[in-house]
Amino acid sequence: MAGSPRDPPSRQSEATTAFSLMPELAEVEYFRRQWDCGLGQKILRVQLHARKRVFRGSNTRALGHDLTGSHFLRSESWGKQMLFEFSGGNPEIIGAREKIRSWIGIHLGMTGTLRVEPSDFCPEKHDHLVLRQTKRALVFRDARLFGRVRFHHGKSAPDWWRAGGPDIHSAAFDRAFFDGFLKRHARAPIKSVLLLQSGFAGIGNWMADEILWRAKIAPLRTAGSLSSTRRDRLFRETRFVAIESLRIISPAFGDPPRDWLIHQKWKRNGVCPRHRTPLCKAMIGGRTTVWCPLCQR
DNA sequence: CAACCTGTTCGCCA
DNA sequence: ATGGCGAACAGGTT
Repeated sequence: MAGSPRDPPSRQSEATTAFSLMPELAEVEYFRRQWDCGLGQKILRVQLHARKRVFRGSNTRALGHDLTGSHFLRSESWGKQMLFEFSGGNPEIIGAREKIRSWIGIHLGMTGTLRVEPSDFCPEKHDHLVLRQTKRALVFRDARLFGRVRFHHGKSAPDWWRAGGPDIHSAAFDRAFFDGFLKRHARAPIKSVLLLQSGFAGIGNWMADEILWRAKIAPLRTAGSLSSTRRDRLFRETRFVAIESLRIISPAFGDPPRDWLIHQKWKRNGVCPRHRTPLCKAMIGGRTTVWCPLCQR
């Protein structure tokens, strides 16, 4: 498991439990960068498992046709979404309109990964998309098929890109937006609201619990019940966890700091990192939620 | 071996 | 019309 070149680095908490990989904000950014070594290079061949669920709603024929012969130009991520841009591709299209581009959008779902393999790489069962270049293969793997690959061909980025809320680490994610979003979902548990990608782009299950623990807010409290003081804390800790995760995890899949809640979350008998109180566990918003009953109110 | 886990979408309901 | 919620999806892991 750990150490295989085709798996991302595995994390190991100080106990025996390795916690599973769930691509959230910083992990997505880490995976996006894995394909950077292929930037500027030509795509010689495209291999894909056209009937797999990850391609739902996408024209796989057009994807294969238009990416073949194109150059990988750039990529960006937004929340848990990634966008990869390629030059027009097939010669006849380039000749017609040189500004036409091809784009693929990738969402990693729960088990998706992006990685690079040598040029003699042979795709396995779960390697649903492989972009072959002269010196390497860019690979998308997803065992559970909750991920998604979208395709777009045109002069500008597709409509489905940037359809959601602002980046948490951007100026657009301000108190006015934050307060408005909480007000709009006033009757839902705050844990559920933190998982809504239209307001908290990139926040997933572990980040949401980490944020609530730091802000000392119980996950079942409704968004509308939070005082201005509590919203201050929540806003600040949301930004802190997002920015710190990006700083620590994205470059090399680093471990979050030892005193973060996530290290306790997957243990059978996890305790609050502040005062070692046993943590509570429950299903909130359809997700396993862990919190400290002492400091989170 | 069957239940479990998980992010997003979809349909239903208030 | 809008938002909250549970089911469905898939398959490796327990």
